[in-house]
Amino acid sequence: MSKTKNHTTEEIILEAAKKIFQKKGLDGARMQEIADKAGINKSMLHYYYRSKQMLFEAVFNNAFSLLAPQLNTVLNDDSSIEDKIKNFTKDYITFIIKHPYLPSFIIHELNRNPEFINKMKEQIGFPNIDKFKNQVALEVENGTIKPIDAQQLFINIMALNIFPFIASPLIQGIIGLDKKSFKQLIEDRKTQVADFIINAIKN
Amino acid sequence: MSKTKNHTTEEIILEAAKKIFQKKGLDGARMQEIADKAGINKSMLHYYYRSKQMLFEAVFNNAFSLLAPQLNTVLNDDSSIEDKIKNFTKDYITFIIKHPYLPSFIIHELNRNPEFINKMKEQIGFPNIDKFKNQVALEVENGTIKPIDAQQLFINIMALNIFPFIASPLIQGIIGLDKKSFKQLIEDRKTQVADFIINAIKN
DNA sequence: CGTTAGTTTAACCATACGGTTGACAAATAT
DNA sequence: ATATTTGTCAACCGTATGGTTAAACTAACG
Repeated sequence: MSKTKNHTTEEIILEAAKKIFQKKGLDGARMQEIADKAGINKSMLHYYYRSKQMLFEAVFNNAFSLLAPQLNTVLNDDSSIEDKIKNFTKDYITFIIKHPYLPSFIIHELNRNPEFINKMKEQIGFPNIDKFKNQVALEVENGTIKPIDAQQLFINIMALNIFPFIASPLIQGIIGLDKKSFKQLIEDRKTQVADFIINAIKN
Repeated sequence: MSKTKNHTTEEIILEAAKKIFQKKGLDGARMQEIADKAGINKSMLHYYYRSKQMLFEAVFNNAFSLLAPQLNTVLNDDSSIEDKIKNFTKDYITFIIKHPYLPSFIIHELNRNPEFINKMKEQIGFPNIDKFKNQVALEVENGTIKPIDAQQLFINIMALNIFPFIASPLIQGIIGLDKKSFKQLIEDRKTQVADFIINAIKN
């Protein structure tokens, strides 16, 4: 926060905290563990971030600001609904493969602390559904897609894309797949999910 | 486990533990808090369940044995795919309204402890996808539904039904709904989700 | 080369937490 | 009636945990 290069330590801490918090959650994470992962003394965590809660919030904001733009491609982009669905599905899955703990982290912590979302709303870039609502209404009117509520459609798009990552242990257990086959299944979804949604709504 | 009426205390503890664990997770829950909610001394928890871990596992098994039969209606029922989807969607949403913390609880703890699923697999009634696979293959062959992989279809059904409950704070934040409107939105899904899926796969 | 401001560490501290113990009451068996 | 087992509690224990402190180190600058 102060001068020139706050790189190094402060960022190393954030990076280590990200890994630990996203894997173990606020409650499961230990300050000592974060310090160890960062290869520094525990006092440094407090020196740069004051408290566990504040360090956590830094991580959470950081994570949310990665996720939000992804959702905004569905909500605010200028392409047609069909293109949006195709692009989002492909991009989001690619994105999440790089950040596997991110969605379950955000969703779990939001469940434990629902008022968090209010703080997020203030920030610029927070996903807003208004434009998408208009677009759906328009495309329903001119007959490109079947009548559907924009909110429900948005939930469905999120659900089909995000859920498999959040529930992967459960899914792998039930379907009986090893890591590799599951990875392939997810890879297939890059196109399958889009087709599924488009079949569901196209006229 | 021992004699006749192990009601009262042992069950009171389980009930209290359920509430606390499902709301706060294994890491976030405190033994004292569970004891307080049960209105008894903390020693009783250890007297009946030995350790926090074991009490937690009792709660987890209990929760999972509620969820499993729900999933089995999709997998093992004798009705057509279309009927299964309609029934599951309606029943599952009704079910979850009664147990709102259940899906996020199971999914979060399974993420923190993926090997848990292996213990679950041993238990009778653990969901198995084999029958469903055959059924989908058959209905694809005779042309009732479009070609689709049974695994992907199963994931999609779960995703569309379960996700809205897991991610409800996020969804409510983005869509900008109060509790009441969100409840209505969920109510609408009892039929909308089934229609959506059937549109997507029906020939 | 001494001063100063920022950075890092080891040693501490207070408390919270899971778990144990021993005394005692209530129920059950003899 | 009395011994024995089972259930319940208050007090206690050892350790883990988030957080603090004071001293040492480093680098910039006069």
